[in-house]
Amino acid sequence: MKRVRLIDVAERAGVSMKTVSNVIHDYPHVAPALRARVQAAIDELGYRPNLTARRLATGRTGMIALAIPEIDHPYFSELSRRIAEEATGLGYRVIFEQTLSDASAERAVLHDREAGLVDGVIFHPVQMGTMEIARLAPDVPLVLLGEAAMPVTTDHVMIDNVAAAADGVDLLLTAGRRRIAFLGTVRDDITGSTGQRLLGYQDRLIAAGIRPDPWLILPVDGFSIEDSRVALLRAIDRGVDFDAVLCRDDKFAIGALKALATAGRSVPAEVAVLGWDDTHLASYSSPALTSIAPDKHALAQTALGLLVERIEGHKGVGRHRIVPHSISVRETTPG
Amino acid sequence: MKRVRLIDVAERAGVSMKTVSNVIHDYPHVAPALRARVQAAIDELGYRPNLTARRLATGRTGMIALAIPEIDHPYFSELSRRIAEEATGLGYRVIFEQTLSDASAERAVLHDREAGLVDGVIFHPVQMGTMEIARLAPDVPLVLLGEAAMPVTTDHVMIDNVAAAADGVDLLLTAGRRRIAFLGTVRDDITGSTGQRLLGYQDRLIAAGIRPDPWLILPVDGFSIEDSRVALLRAIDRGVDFDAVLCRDDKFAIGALKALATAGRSVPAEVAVLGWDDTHLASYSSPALTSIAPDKHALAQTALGLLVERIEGHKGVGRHRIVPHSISVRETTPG
DNA sequence: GTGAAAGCGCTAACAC
DNA sequence: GTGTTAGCGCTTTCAC
Repeated sequence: MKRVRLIDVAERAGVSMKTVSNVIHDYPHVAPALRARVQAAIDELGYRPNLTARRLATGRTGMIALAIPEIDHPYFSELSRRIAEEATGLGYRVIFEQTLSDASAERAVLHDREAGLVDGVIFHPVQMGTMEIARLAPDVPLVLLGEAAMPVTTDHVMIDNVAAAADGVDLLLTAGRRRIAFLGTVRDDITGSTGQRLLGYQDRLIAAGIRPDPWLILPVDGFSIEDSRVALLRAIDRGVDFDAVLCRDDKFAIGALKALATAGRSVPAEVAVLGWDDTHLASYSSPALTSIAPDKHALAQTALGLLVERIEGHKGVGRHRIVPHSISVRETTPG
Repeated sequence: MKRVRLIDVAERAGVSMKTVSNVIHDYPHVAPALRARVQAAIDELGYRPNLTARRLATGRTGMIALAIPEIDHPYFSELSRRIAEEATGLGYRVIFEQTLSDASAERAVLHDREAGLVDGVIFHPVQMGTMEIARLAPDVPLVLLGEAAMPVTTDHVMIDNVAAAADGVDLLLTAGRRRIAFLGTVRDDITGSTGQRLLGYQDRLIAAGIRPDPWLILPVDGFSIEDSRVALLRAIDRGVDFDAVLCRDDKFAIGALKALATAGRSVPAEVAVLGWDDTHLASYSSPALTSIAPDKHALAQTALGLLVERIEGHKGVGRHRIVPHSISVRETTPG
């Protein structure tokens, strides 16, 4: 059974393609009787416009690509949801590109993968840096997320990681904690967001008159919960003395919670724990995690807003937007 | 700056479009010198084929739609990742359609949303039932996931929920538990997977000579962790006596864990807890959750396999596939 | 207000 | 081996 085409409807209704097209697009100046006749033909034939053909003709695909490291990472899945909802509201659909933090997959995103397929792309790079992205700048509108790369030429949205980390430290300081550990320097990841967070952490400590203790900066050998659990356990075994731990993300915080439970340290009485990203994990854990919360909604909205402006023809240098953050206080920090 | 087209490359290289096309598609019979010349032109001009145009010409979009209730639900995000990876391996890209369990959004999936846009769709319905889907059967290849609907006419993949629930009960029985509660009958959701799971639960109990106690079937007023926490707490307050709880999904199990912690019941010593879906939540919780594990990889692979067969022209009645399940034993069930 | 026809950029017969 | 050309299905001037 062949798909029914616009012309089939036109023949059935005894009109031209243009008229059918007018009806489909609710073009106002169509005689009511004609409109009804055409609509009847559409219904009888079960006609559905071929979106691919429409695209070729209009040059607008109505799709955007969202390229993120992993769909099933809580932060990215939550952000994706926001972006998908926002995109739907703006009349776009989103196609997912999972890079798995692989350099060549990331390059492919900017290279040929999306040619003529999408109107624009929102990309959260991990491997690719500022320089490389600037060089490969694609022919299609692009908005960058995250801290890994921020070429001046490209639109970019993020939270102020330095300030957010400082706010986290503040919260802990206010609660009377003085020996605040930072859990989460993964080797080779200092350039990205972790570096920014570490910076904010150190700044605020110094501002409070506390000299950052290098022993309190705890490296982790990977990105998993288990890695973070082991890292904190090892620190405890080494006798590192701390009364709070600011974690690079919620996963690390969950690992920290596990380690503290094993070590018999009570949370938050003996040790306060602060997560980052405010993912579902934070509310699901027990005790529920206090977490630094990027405004994901604002992130999605801002990114899409910039992208749509580009799609609609905005030219000019990259715009760099900072969206708000807050702290979702739950049970792992003292009341 | 206008996009460069195939014909631009052809002119630059002084050949016909066909030759350029041959080079792009690695058609073997092209004189090496010519090939080099064309390739040079492609590189110089930075030519990228317009995928939309290619689609119109070939009739193949190379995309599939994945329609699920929520991208950021752990089960669906993990399944999505598997499906996205599998699809990539097969040369398809995936576009996401989030239904939010909304009936009209679900109908739209089968209706006009995907016309000519994708080669096929994988759809996990929640609201739409067997009859309605059978009636709206779309013009595009379709594979259904989940238990909400399974029209004979449509391909369908799921796990054997009845058997999986029975296996879960078995595990608990073997551990010596006799008063096993079932947490998770949400009102109006009896028709879906919860109903199947409840069935398997009751069957196995009866087979073991235990009469299912209606008091042990605990209703929950929603789908959130908080709902499940409250539900279990309420049961405890009512004095319901149980030594194990089989939960409808991991989220409910997390809620149960919170309730048990509040009530001071130790897990698994006093109460064993069994989750369902084996999502990341299960390994992230403390204690780590034992969970019934659908083989998500097999689910993704099977669904995509069936879909691709349909796309490639397979006709005939719906095929209904059961994929394996297992139980990931962690800390919430006795050793 | 409605119709005819020229594209959109690429593919694939079919010639040469 | 390489070039010509007729579509793919829709949109959109531009006449009528």
